[in-house]
This record gives sequence, structure tokens and C-alpha cells, in this order.
Amino acid sequence: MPNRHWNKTRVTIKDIAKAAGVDPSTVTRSLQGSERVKKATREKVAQLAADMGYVANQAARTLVTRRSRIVGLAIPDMTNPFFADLARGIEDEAHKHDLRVLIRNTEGLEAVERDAIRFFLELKVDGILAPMARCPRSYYETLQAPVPIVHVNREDTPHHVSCDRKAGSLSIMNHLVSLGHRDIAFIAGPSGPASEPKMQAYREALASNDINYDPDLVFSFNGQLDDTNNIVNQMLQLPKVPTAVFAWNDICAIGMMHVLTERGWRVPQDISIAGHDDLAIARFVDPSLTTVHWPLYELGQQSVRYLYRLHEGQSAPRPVVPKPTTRIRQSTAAPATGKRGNNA
Amino acid sequence: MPNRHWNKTRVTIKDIAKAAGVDPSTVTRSLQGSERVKKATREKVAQLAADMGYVANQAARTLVTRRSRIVGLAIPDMTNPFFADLARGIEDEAHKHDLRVLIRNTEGLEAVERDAIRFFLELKVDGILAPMARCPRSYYETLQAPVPIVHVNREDTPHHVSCDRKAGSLSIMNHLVSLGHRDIAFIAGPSGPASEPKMQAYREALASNDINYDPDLVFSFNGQLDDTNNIVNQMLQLPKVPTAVFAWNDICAIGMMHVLTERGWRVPQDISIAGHDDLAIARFVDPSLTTVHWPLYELGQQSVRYLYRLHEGQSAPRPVVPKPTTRIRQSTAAPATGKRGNNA
DNA sequence: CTAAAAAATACAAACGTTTGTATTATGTCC
DNA sequence: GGACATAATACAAACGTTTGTATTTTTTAG
Repeated sequence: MPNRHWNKTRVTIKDIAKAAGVDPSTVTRSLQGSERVKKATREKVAQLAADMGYVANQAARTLVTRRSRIVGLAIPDMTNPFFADLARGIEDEAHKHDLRVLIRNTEGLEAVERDAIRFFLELKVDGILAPMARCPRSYYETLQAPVPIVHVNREDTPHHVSCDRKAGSLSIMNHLVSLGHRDIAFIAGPSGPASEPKMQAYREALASNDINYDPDLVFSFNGQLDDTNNIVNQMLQLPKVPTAVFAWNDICAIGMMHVLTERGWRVPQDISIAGHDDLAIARFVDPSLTTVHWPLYELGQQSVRYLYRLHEGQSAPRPVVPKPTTRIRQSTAAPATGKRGNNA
Repeated sequence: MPNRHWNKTRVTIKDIAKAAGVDPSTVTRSLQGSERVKKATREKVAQLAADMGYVANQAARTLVTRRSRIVGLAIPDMTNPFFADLARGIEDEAHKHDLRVLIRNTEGLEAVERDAIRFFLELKVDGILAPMARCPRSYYETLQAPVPIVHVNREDTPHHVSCDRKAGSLSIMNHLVSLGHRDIAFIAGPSGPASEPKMQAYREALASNDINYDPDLVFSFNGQLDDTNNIVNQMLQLPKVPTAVFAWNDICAIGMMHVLTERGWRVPQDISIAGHDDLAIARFVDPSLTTVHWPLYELGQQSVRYLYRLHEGQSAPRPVVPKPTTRIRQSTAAPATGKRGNNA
């Protein structure tokens, strides 16, 4: 017969104390492994706790200690593999500091993000990690949270861990130009503070190579794979189809490669495609994707380390994260000279 | 100057009470919107709370109410898009019951899964959702948790929500047989309780079509995209390369299609590939993937609903979830008659 | 104007830990 | 065997809410 009474009395530290014939405080200290309590007692308590199925009450613990050893992680879109390496870095590092990571999905919506932050604050987490947070800087500035909130991949907030957001984009743009491309499309991401540096890099690279900026060559990607269809449609209708594309991220780049191939365009012969992030799949697709390697794992690690320092009240120099680098693969080549695409 | 003192005194209900000149109990009731307190007082308190930047202490709340309005979600692999729809269903439904969802990654490891469960239990969540949990049934049976633990996509545990795990596999196998295939490979997933029904369906389908079961045609997939390379390698070394593959899931199927294409094998002309789950990408790849549509969103919804019922102590009939159905697309066709592959 | 009913608020205990301090038991040394 | 140090344990207050009950205030009605 399945258990139908969920509110059954739980085993508390007091119950163990009673069973062991000691004071609750001795039980706590035993469970903490304190040297202050005799080894025999410690073992007795441990045994009893196990036998009685004791489960600590984190709520009570948090209440009195005022710390939870939990860090909150607010993630826009769990399914985006971009967060895979990042989360791994975060969890690995958190584990080293005996911290637990709790994730909340924000769906990339400001309202949900705010709810998530508030939720974490109510939970009395020791700190909050917010990669690619969508809420404006002003929100975080006025928040005055009692625990550190560290942003990842964003540079305009009080506490953040990031790496040179323009360097990678610049060098991949220069790569395209050096191959001979002049009509280079840029696919911007969902708008927000994270979006600007790439755009800036795009324009700077054009300028420094004496190429005019043409707003018609800038498209916008909503983050969903399906959207690449629309983008390609728009792009192919241009009087002069660009010879290269610098896409917002690998997802976008791969999606576009797919659609273009379906439409009979060969990558890189007819059109070059470059991505951003260097997700695991980037090496795996055909042709393999030229992209910017983004040090996600390190960003994750460093952000936890930084958060921890702040929480400990230590002076916290902004962490150093390796520079992004370009990975030149097969999806980029010199522009075609003759007819391109399937309208030949 | 950035805030360096994180342990600064927090605003509590008592502070508000003092400021408003009322008792703390009145403040709580005001914040809860209780009719028992005068409207004017309620508004005054609300205003004060906002002005003073009050943030409730969930720990204290949980301690006294013995419920947290949080459900824990232990997920093996966040990056697997399989969980995208599932999580969406879960979060949508949870929201309806004013529950928050907290996610913890288990990396598909039993030890981490156990830690996650314990962690949730200590956090005094109202219930735990464990899709594709890896720990053996015995673990959950003996756990005697004080809150309901509901498994999703698994049928051997006390509380679970699932749908007919064999029906989809059977019908896709029959589809392959009806196309004329007799040498059908099966790619099994990471071992575990979730793995068996598909395998059973595979064998049953073979048996009912008078096809001998050949253990050489069964491979094992570790869940990582890269692994499809090894699988294809092994498969192509068989004296008689199968004409169709029923893959563990869409990820596996898509990976294999990719590798096969690289090796010069055409899908479906040279070999048919069928997947399982019907992820969003399944429609998008080329050729589009024949697969089993798995009602993930509904599973997510129902599991929360079921969990909630259990938690409320209500009688909880096992939820009904729509049957999985097959989606016949372009990756399956009748077997080739002549020479296949690139060794022609 | 008073008594009773209703509305609004105050009181106090409880939830399960942790931790500083006080107390008791044990051991050590001359 | 006493004086002391040390080890082991007990005591008690606190963390910030919630909630049942008691109390006060206001309203209503006769």
C-alpha cells in the first residue's frame, strides 16, 4: 500500500538526541564531525541518524546560520547547448567550495528573470549567477541585493565575469575580409546588452577595412532554429547576395548552412558561413564550422570563484578569463568568382 | 563604491511591524492579503514593505508551514533537448498550482542523483520529479521520503507517470518490416530501467514477424553524439550490414545519419534510419527523420498534476497520457536491392 | 446608551537548527 | 587527595515566519 500520508512526523535532531540520551547541541556537533564531542558519541549519533532516517532541515539551518551554501543559477534557455559547458564549469567549481547549484529557467523573459532573482533571494542563496541576463543594468543597480549577483557574458553590471567580447568577432571578421569578402552579412541576436559588442566588432572591422556599412546586410535572429529559414529567405532576395555571413552564434550558423544547402547553395564555395561560440557540434557538422571559440567552461569556473570571493567579503579582483580565439574550419573560403547558388 | 558587506542586516517582518506600528502577525496577514486585516492597514504595510525593500525569508516560512511550494526536478542531462518540452510542460503546469520548479543536474550518475534527491529532501520541497532516473527501483522503494517522488518515463517505481513505452517502438518496427526490412539493427541506450521496453519491443516485433534475433545487430549508445561514430564503424564491419536501424533516440539517429552520409551511404536509399522521441530537430534534418512521437509536454504536465494530488493527500489515479505515435518521414524506405554504400 | 456582534489587532508558541557559554565529568600532576 | 586543566556535554537564546487564540476596538441594534 503506497504511502498516503506525506505529512508524517519527520525525524528531527531532538529525536536523535532523545534516543541517544544526549542534548540536541551534541547531536548537531556530532553530525558536523566536531572534535568537541567524544568519538564514541559521534559514532553512536551517526548510527542513530542513519537508522532513524534523519534528514536535515535546510530551512532551519539557513534560518540560524544565515547562509545556505546554495548558489542560484538563472538561465535563459536550458536547451541551448551554449549553457552546457558553462554549467559544467559552474558546477565543477561550486563543488570545490561545497556549494550546490540550483537552476531556474527564465525563458529569456525579463519578467521571469526578475521572478527568478527574487525567488533566489527569498531562498537566501549565498549568491546568484546570471549568465546572459536580460534585465537592464538599472534593475541590477537598484536591486541592492544582500548577496552578490554575478553576471556572466555581460559587462555593464556591477559584478560580472566576461571575456573580451569583441576580440573574437573582430578576428573572425578579419579572417573573412582577408579571404577576399566584402559583402559580409551580420546576423544579430536577440536584442539586449549582450548583443552589442558583436555588432560593434562587425562595424569596426568593416570600417578598418574600408568597407561601407550596409544596414541591409544586417539581419536579426530570434534564437530559434526555425528562424534561420526566414533569415535565409530575406537574404537571398537581396539584389546582391552577400558572399559571407557572420552569424550570431553556432546554432544560427548551422541552421543557415542547412537551409542554404537545401536551397542548392554550397558552403563554402558559394557562400562562407562563420559562427560564434564553438559548441561541440561545430566540429561535427558538414562542412565543419569556422567559429569563435568562447571559453565557456572557464567562464563558468571563474564566475563561481568570483562569486565566492565576494560572498566571503574578500577583495575580489575581476577574474581573468582567456581570450576567445578563432577556429578556422571548412565553412569559410574565398568568395566565388562566377555564378553562385542554384539559380545557375 | 560596490557593496562589500553582504551580511548587512536584512529587513524583516518585525521591522515593518515597528515602522507601521502594528504587530508582526498583522504584517504577515497583510502580506498574505488576508481579509482579516483592514484594507488601510494592508495598503500601508504593502507600501512600507516595498519602500524598505523587504524580501521574505523562505527558510523561516518553510520551517513553520512545513511546505515550500517548490518542486525539485532532477534531470540527467540538461543539454539533451529531450528535456526541453518535458520541462516546459512541467513548468507550465507547476505555475498553475503556484509552485516553483528548481532544477538540479544529475549528469546521469547514480551518485549525483542520490545527492540531488537528498538535497531536495533537505530543502523540504513539496515533491520531487525524476524523469529518467537512473537509481534502481530498490533505492526509491526503501527511501520512504516524506514527500512524493514521481518518476517520469519509467514504470517500475511506486509513483510514476509514463506512457506506453512499447507501443511506439513496436509500430515503428512494424513500419520497417512492412517496408521489407529483415536485417534491422537496434541501438540500445545507456543501460538502466528506462532502456528495457524498447529492447523488448524490438525483440517482440522481430518475433511476431518471424525474424531471428541476432545479437550482433544490437549496439549500445552512450548518449553522446560522438559515440555514433563508433557505432557506425562497428556496424559497417558486419559481414551483412543491416538495411535499417532503429536507434535509441533522435540524437543517436541523427548522429548516425550524419556519419553514414560522410561515409558515402545514402539515407534512406542505402539504409533506413528511424529514431525515437520526435525532437524539434527531427523535422528539420535532411532527410527528415522517421521517428516515434513522444508526448513530452503532456508527460510534464501530468507528472506535476499527479505530484500535486499526492502531496495534497488526495487519491491519485495514475494519470492518462496520450499514446506515442509514429511519424513516418523521409529517412525510411524500402531496402535497396543492389549494391549499397560507397564501397560500390 | 448599553449590550452584543463583528472587525481589527495583539499575544505567544512553535517550527528545527546552531552556537556561545555554563556546567559537569574525566584525567593529570605534585 | 586536592588543585587544576581539559574533555565532554548541557543549557538557552536566537534565526524570521505563521497561526490559533485572546484581547481590544468598532459597529450595530434595540
